[in-house]
Amino acid sequence: MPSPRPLRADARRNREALLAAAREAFLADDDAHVEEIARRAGVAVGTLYRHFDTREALVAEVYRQEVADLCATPARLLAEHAPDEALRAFLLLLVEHAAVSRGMGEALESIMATDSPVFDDAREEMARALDDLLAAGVAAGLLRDGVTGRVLLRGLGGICSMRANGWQEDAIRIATILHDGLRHGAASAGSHP
Amino acid sequence: MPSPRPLRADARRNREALLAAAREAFLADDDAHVEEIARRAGVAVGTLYRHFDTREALVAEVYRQEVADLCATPARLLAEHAPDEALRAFLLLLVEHAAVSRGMGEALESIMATDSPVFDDAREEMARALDDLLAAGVAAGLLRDGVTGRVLLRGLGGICSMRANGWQEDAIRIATILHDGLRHGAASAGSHP
DNA sequence: CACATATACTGAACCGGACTCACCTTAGGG
DNA sequence: CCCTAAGGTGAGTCCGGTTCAGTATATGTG
Repeated sequence: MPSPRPLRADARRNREALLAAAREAFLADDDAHVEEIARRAGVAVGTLYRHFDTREALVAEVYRQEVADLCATPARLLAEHAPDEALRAFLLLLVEHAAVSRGMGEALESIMATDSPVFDDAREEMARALDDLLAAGVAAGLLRDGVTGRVLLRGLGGICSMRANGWQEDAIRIATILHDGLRHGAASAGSHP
Repeated sequence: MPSPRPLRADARRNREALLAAAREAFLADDDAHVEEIARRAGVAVGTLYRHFDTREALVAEVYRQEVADLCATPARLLAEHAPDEALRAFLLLLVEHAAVSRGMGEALESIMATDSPVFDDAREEMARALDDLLAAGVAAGLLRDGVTGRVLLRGLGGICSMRANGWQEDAIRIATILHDGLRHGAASAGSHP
């Protein structure tokens, strides 16, 4: 039941306008108030709320595609690199994406460090992608065992939520440390917790 | 000029009451609204704001002592353990403290992952403490070089800001990974970035 | 084409929570 | 005692997200 009724023409138009306005507002990280987004879309707040249950839902929707792409990346990286290199690349990719816009950072943080049900799907998909990455690394004896995608997801949450002054540089450094930590104690070296 | 004028008796009493009420409210993590704290202290909001510029300042003050103790810990740990063990212990200690109360988590996060000027002192003190810890580890060839206290501070911010469901267990795991990451690539093993 | 009505839009109002300020109270020195 | 500056009060403001009664219109139908 994906289409109980196919959306009236004006409704579809407004929905698009809202998503576009939101995307734009989230990129230019002028504070993106709900009112402001509605105004930019040439629409009243009420309309925004007809289409999206909550501000958070709007964020989720705006970044849905991008997040989906992100979730598909590990598989692609695994096809081309050793699992540990794939992991490193993925971590840096996340930092980069978080840097692109405040909105994307918000989205990633909500996926990673909260329980907000709006992001349940994204969270699960992301955890699965990470699990694959980790499993491949473990199988190859390159990464330690016993770390779930969920744990790693939450570890990354910290990185994505950073907004302080020189955060990006620091985030990269931290991603590196996490990466090294996961390699440390790989099967070839022994030492399970 | 620490005491331009020594605070009137009732003022001092109220200040104490506010700190006590705040401490209590932050521990029982019932949402600790400013109004609620004032009420518990038997005082009006205005009075709260006479003593503390902002809610954040109140948080900072409540945890000032605790944070100071925390900042003193690395030195103590270094006196008793090898630097890498000291680091591990400190990371776990932080998780533990963040777990004690939402307020302490808030405080730690503000110290670590924001630029809020209210926490400038704490931040600097904490960074210095971490620098000592790191320097000792580097000198002993147990920890990698090139990581500043500030970077580590921010990495920990992620841990402290986690509030999702099974966060504590995950936080411990992540702390472990960070710890291993810092050991990996120590001087004895080479590999500077 | 008229019109019925489900669907959609509007925006003023509401709500929660941090913060302010014009006015009142009182501690405590002289 | 009493004067007055330090201190306290709490209704009110501000800010953002969210709601809902009232109004407009797209579209299927006769």
